[in-house]
Amino acid sequence: MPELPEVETTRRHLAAHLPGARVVAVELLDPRAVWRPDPATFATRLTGMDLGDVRRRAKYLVVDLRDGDHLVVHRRMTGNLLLREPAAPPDEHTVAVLRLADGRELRFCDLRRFARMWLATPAELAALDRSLGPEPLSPEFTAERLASILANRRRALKPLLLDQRAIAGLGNIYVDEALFAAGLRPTRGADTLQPADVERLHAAIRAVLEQGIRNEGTTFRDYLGAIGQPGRNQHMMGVFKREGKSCERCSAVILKTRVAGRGTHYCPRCQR
DNA sequence: CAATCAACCTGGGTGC
DNA sequence: TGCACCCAGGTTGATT
Repeated sequence: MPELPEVETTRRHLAAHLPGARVVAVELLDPRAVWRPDPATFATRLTGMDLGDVRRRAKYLVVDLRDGDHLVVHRRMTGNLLLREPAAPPDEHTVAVLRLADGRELRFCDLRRFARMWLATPAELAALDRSLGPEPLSPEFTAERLASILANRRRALKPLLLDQRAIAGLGNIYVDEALFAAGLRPTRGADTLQPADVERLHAAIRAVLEQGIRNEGTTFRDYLGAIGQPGRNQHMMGVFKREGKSCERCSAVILKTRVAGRGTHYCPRCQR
């Protein structure tokens, strides 16, 4: 689920309501939700901790801690972070709970149990940052930068755009949508794009991500924002999950294939 | 360097 | 109804 727009939607809510809160208890209903250190140490170190700014890098959510370290969360496929008021009814698939001093709870819920949270030192966070490509909504992500990422790569566009080392934050939904918006076939070799193609792809990547944020994310099944709200972006899809339906732009039938092991949707007429 | 696949998990949908 | 099977928004590591 959570690609850049979904993590950013959650971040914005948490950034407005979490800083200054103090953790008074950590409940690990499923200890697999903690990557490192070990679950018991994780709980001990977070208990009594004051929470600071909430930031995002790619699909990672980062909560700064008073002691200078960071709580990092990656939600993988179905993870959600819910900030609940005191005495709120239970949430399904809760794997961990941070109980806050004012009675609120930050709940980590995850149907498939792939999601992880962990503690990171500033050096570890810096290493994570270095392992990731540019933020597609940052000023440094220019069309020229995208051109250099695509240059001399014989890889198909789809797996390249999904590669977090190349560009960070895109996932299966937004890659399919960006390629549709740019009129480019997912199997097109990255090094075959003309300058005008690169310009269109650059604009399309930013546009689909910004639209996703505006609509508070895409919810097909499991994604929920920090107060449990589903997104609205699923109604804006050009191709994703629209196989068999007609293209809004040219009326051709949308196809679904498999590219790089991922379900891939595209319009055979307007994507070349 | 690139492509493929298995693994990690649970649950929903489909076809028999 | 039951059951086998396929699929799913992500990432990592082994293999070819």
